[in-house]
Amino acid sequence: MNFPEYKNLDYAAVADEILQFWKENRVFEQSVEGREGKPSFTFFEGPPSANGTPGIHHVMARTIKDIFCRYQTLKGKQVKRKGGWDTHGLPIELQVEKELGITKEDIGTKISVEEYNQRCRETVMRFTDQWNDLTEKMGYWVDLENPYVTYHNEYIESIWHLLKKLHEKGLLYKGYTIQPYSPAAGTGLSSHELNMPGTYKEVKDVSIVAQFKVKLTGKSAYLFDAADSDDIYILAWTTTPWTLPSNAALTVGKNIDYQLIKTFNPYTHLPVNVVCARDRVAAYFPEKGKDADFGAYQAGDKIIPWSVVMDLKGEHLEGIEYEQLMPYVQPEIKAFRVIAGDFVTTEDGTGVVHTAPTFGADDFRVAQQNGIPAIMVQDETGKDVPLVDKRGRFVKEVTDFALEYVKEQYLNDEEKEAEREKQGRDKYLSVDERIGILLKTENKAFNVQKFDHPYPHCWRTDKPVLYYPLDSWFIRTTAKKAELVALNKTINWKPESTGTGRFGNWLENLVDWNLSRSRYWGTPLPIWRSEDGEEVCIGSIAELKAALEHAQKDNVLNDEQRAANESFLSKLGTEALDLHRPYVDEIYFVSASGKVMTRETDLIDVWFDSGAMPYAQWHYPFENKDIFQNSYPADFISEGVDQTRGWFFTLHAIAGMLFDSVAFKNVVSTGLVLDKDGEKMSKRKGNVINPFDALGKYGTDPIRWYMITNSNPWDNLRFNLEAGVTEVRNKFFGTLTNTYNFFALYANLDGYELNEFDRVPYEQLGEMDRWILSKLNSLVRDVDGYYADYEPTKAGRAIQDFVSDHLSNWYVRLSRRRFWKGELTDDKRAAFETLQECLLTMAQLMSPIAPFYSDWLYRNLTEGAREKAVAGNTPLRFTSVHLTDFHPVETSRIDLELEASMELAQRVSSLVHSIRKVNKIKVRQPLSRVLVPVLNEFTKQRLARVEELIKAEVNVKAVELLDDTSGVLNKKVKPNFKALGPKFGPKMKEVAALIQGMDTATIAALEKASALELNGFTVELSDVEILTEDLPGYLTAQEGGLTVALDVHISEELKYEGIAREFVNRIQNLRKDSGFEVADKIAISVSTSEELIRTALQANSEYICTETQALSLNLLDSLADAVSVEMDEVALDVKVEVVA
RNA sequence: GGGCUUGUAGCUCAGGUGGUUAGAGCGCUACACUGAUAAUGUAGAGGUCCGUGGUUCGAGUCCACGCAGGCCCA
Repeated sequence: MNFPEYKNLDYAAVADEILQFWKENRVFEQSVEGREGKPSFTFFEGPPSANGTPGIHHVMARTIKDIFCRYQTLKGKQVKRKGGWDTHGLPIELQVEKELGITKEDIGTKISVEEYNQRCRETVMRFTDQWNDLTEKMGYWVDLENPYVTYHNEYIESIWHLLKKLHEKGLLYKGYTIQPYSPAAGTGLSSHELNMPGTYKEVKDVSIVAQFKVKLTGKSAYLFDAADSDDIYILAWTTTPWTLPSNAALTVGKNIDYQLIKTFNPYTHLPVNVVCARDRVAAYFPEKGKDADFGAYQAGDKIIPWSVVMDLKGEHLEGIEYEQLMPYVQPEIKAFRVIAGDFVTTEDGTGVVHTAPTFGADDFRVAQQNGIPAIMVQDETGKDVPLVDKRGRFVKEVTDFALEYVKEQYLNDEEKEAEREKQGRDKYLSVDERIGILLKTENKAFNVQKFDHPYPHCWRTDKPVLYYPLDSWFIRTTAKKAELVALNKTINWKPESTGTGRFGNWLENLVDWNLSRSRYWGTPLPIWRSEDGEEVCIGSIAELKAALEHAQKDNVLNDEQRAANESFLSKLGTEALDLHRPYVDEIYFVSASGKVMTRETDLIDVWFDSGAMPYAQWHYPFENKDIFQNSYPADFISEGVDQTRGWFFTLHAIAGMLFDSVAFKNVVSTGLVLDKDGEKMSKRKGNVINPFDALGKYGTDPIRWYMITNSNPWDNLRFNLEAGVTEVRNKFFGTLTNTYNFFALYANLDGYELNEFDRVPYEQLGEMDRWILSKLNSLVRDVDGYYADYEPTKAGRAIQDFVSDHLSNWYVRLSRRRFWKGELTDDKRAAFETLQECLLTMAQLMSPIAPFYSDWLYRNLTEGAREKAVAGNTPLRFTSVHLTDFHPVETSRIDLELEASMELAQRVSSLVHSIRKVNKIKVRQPLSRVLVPVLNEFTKQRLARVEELIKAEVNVKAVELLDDTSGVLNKKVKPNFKALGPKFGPKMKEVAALIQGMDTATIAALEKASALELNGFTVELSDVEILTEDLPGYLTAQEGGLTVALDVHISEELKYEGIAREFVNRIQNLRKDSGFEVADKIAISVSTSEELIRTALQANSEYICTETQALSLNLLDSLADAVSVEMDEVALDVKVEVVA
């Protein structure tokens, strides 16, 4: 048997079998090695973290990656794909802490950093086995033998090299970020600590609406004009008045509506014009004062008149400059202007946010984006520090409040009493309160009142937390913003909106990359500093060694430091070397000026680890320089859309900053996998799908196919395992397997073998074969384009439409007879060859998506021809579809005319079936003719070409094409709105009515003249669509401009033939039920008294015998051992025997 | 609160540049076909194209404002 036949195919078993075959024959390795010397296609694997178990969404994500790597391999590229593991970071630390029952506080006390990191190292690769297992079972081809691992010394060394290069370019610097800070405890707080219960307490603070005086410039002149005044102010609200001396900008919302309001200051009673968000006016301006008499106002009146001078948008305020509110310290760079920010609301305050870059995270970010400096002073060592020191006191430059605590709670009772005396008051007044008083007297406060709100407190000291600038290391990404934006425009994003929108906006609003992490398990920052700020960045192990050796020579280090250095030196070049903490912390250098240098204790952001993988995976530049150069940048990467600001960004940033290049040319960002109700999968909800169970139950290929064809990769997938995968399995895989089985059954019966050198020439093929080959080549062209364009969903859908609609349901259904009738003639051989080519091409086209099944199909179809193919070095020599070359598109075989003809045949057939159905005339009953009106020569020729097919398909004796000359056609006309619209515009309805009212004569006139005057409108032939109406006297059906009329008169002869066909059907069923072989010859005996049937059978006995492979048909009066057979209300006695 | 994204039949999804009667598959109902049969055909039921305004002779499609879900960020 040339072609194995199957019943009840188990797709999971197919996957197992093919996986085994791949392993035994190193098919993956062959697919890479076999392309040696060919152009390379580079794929970067985003490393998963092996400290968690894989989920079904990983099957989705990795299927996408796999598809394009396999496709490019088919296209002749060499696709190396190195696997990798992400091994550093907080999730691992948290897991270790959970298992040990400790917190971060305990590190260094209950457990040493050394032990802690050892535990992390053990934990991190815990589920590697499960991951490797899934990788195999889901058919994902990636090199797991030599993966990169981010905690390895070589990997870290490459990262250090990159950091050194950034440092050399001045792009790595020490700055600060605004973080929660407890002056009382003298420590920063993590977001975790801030989220502890009881941290937020309701407190009463002084809130101030300050008046910022607008300067008269070109940008603000319109306000001065509108108010006809020099006193224009912007109102901004704060609940932390102590930050007002640090004010550097005012932030407004671009789209927020503001109003300029004329009124009097309630404290100084001076006339003022103030800007406030329209939605907040009611909060500060009582309705009673609206448009009151300004002239009558007396200082101290309860009701203060006010009126709206003008409305304006936030964007009209941008760029307006104002006078510094509390001018203690002036920045070197220009500040004090209005900027726009997306965090401004009108829920409280004035819709204008007082912005102090040193004391608010939003403030800091928006200031940086707008080039607004922070208000700082220099301390005694020359370092820039904010106006509040680390103990929570104003610096001396803030003269009015020098060295005072900014929060009352930081003073103890004695200090408070001392302050009270100094102030000379009965009661201590806080800094906030006195700032309020000061501003009131200076006409700088519009509203001062106590305000209740929740405020975070330090969990250790119970004192208020400040948002405060703390040291951090940064990569100066903002310096390269323009380059990064420009480079991004060269990247092909799928979908495009992720690149232009999500990623593009992120780049537009870029802030410097905060690299610092105060943790333990990660890549250490390779920077050493002396107390004087001398600093060195180490870029390799060799540099580290040189610096160590240099340090040992001097007499600067103490004995302990020297011993630590010695210990590290002894490990260099040995297995014991470890570039992690705590070992690198115990390295001491000596600076050029002879000072001790210690390492900055920070670790770097793990995202730098993964963003460095293009270089570090090859230990570049210390090894593999050539490999790196040949595989950079990547042609293709893919990860979840949630990685936009993660991996996608870090890859892009490092490449752009250090290599003036993109890191990847094409990127597919994938959506989430949700459950069937669109809910996120989570362990808590219990709707998580175990990937191993799913693959085992349904098989890898149906699952992959379902995931890809159901929705675009970038849309979220509602994963309906049961219904969805079952449908794919039955409809697509079932149909394809059936088609293969059909082929195998008859090919085996005829002993058909494919001879790659002796095929029936294309020129001799019939219409059906040429048609499916045309369709096939059109499909190959489309699918090739879809894969090349990273559109796997379109590719999969095109393939399955071809298989079910064209190949199975039309080509095979209509060609069945050719496969089982008679000897192995050229026509039959052509049928086998055509079908085999279609199936083979399917195997190849679908192989990127369904790698196991497609290989199974390919091997079934070609295994018998392998030996000859290997000897002759023909295309089928490959043992796996994944080693083959992509089917070239044979454009000369794409015959669009033929495709159009066939489509007409399908439509006509469908209409005839529909008429038969409505009138309850079985398809087995032959009819004399079908009439098809055709209004143009094209359609006529196209239909003529497929006349025979239509006749056979709908069982009629003739297809008659009726054109104008027949004189029986009634025409009607429909307006073509698309053509009429631009011509007549508003008159359209009128014209359309005229057209619909045209009578037959007018239509004829229009056809003749090709243009006509209708009530003054010139209507051309192309402005209308001419259709035919029903033919009187026939049963008709219409669809999309096509009309079909069926002659349902059944002559005696047709009646007999119909009966004969019914009879043939019954005999075939009998053969089947009796278990006869397909090739068995039979003898038929019939007994019936029904004259009609007797006549019908006699008249068609030859036909009956041919169809049923009967050698004889005997009509008897009575019959023993007969079976009773129902034929349309009549019963016959029938006996069927095998005779040969 | 901001950015991006999705919303079309019970379910999953198609619907270049606006064109008047919005489609497919699954599911449901009925009938048929079949020497491929867990398949297929025909017919039927099933729609506020998320909502409200606007532009237009004409809007599922374009614009504005909302609503709901999702992701990321604050």
